[in-house]
Amino acid sequence: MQQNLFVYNTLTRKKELFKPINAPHVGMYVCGPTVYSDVHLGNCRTYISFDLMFRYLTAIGYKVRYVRNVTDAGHLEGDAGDEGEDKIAKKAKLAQLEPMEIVQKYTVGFRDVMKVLNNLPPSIEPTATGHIIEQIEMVKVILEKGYAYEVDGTVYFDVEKYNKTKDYGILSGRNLDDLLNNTRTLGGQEEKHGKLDFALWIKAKPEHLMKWPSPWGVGFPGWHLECSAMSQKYLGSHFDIHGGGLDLVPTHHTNEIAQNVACCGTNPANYWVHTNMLTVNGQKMSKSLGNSFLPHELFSGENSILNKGYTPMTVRFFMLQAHYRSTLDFGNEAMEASEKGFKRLMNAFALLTDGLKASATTEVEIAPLMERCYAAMNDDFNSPVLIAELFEASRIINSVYDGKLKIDAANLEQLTVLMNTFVVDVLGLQNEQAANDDLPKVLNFIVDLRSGAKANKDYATSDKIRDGLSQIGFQLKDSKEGTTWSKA
RNA sequence: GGUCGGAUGGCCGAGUGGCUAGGCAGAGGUCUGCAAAACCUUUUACAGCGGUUCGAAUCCGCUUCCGACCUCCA
Repeated sequence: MQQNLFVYNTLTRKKELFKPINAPHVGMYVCGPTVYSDVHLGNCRTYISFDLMFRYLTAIGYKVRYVRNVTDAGHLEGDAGDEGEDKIAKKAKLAQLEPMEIVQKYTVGFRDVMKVLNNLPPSIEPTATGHIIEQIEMVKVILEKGYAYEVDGTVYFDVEKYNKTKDYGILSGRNLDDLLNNTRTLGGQEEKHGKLDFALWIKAKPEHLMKWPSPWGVGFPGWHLECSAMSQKYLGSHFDIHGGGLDLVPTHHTNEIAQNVACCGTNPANYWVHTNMLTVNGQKMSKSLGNSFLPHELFSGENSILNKGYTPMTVRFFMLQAHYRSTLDFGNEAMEASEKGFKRLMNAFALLTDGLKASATTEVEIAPLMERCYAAMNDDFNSPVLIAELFEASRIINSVYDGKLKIDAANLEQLTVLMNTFVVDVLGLQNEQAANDDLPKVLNFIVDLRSGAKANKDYATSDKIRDGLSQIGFQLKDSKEGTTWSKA
């Protein structure tokens, strides 16, 4: 925990030294998915980015409570007025299913994808439907403090009143006049006092499936409310990090801050962290644009955009090769480059794990490399620079393995610590070898047969074995010490 | 239209006043029966035009192009 970590804060638009409110404890809240359809790859990028932060904070000694919600109610379809319809309820009607069936299906799907991408589970994963009471209580407080008003069973947040004493645009950097002048006029908003006002609680129509009783009648919570209520419940009214996708800044997080300030008098988080978008041909990947594709399509290659499938770890590595605040453009060429790079890194790691020979003397010092790895991550979680350093480590490992470089036991030990810390713990990368215990024995036997053929200069046979294994997906490497194999 | 952000070599992608980012691809070499892998060497760059500076990809201004948000979105 002796690291000086700098984090880019959207509030100040600067990198700031990270100082937890109550070290070594860190509270981190990340806006999770709305579970009304499959997560797409862009969503995955965001959660991989926050997983990286969670892992690094933990690796440098912090005790992190990582809260990531699942929004299973209240998320509006269409505009923010009462014309909107609950996304989950809408899908349920179409599919002739109970809303909670939809929620269950996509929650399970989301968790499965998170797991294959090797994202650690958050400490707490609260749901909106599980916190209706907390949300109603928050609406009551905001009403009491005078920042909200009720119209016919729906409660709205009064943005213009709030902005008289507070700064509504503190996060987005926009001032209220600009917002008022540039907001498009939408229908169905007659009952709102101001056009920026948003719903805290929404009156349910009779046919609405997901609804709860409240002091204002039967209804359901507004979209932004659950994050305010749940972050407060599990992290307190003032915690360290609040994160989400960059597209949440102007509306969701702006409203969230307003709700918390109105309710508790304080901006809930010291550091607001936002991840950038995944693009396809330069355009944001999104459900509404129709250019999104699903994780399993990427893994299997079953999408017209894709030349082939890529393993989950290749996808993770691809995303970590870009900084979280840059847009990342998806492409087949880039994916293939990452696939090969990832393999190179993991091959070196495997050589290290299998055991390298230590010498009495050393020609390399690992300590400076270790420092550079920490420095990269301390600079706002700069994983691409970290990965560049890990390729330097790989070069050292390969050279030692080839007998071209000497390393002593102390430095070898440090190199092992470095690779384990950064590849496994921080980046969350893991080998994807087929988990079949018999396979290595069979392969070793075949390799042995081939070595016999080679010794007899029966190259026709030895090449046939090598080419055959290559087609199945195993690569043979001949060297003076003998032949080794690896999964291609 | 308003607000904000971006433009880096064949591709992806770091960097931010002077020192090689890195990966993939390309070229040459070492090794090998031949390969592959690995190692060594190496080509291609900072959108355009001005300005500040001893020195700018990096700072400032303008131009062009692209994107995000303003409406549900990670």
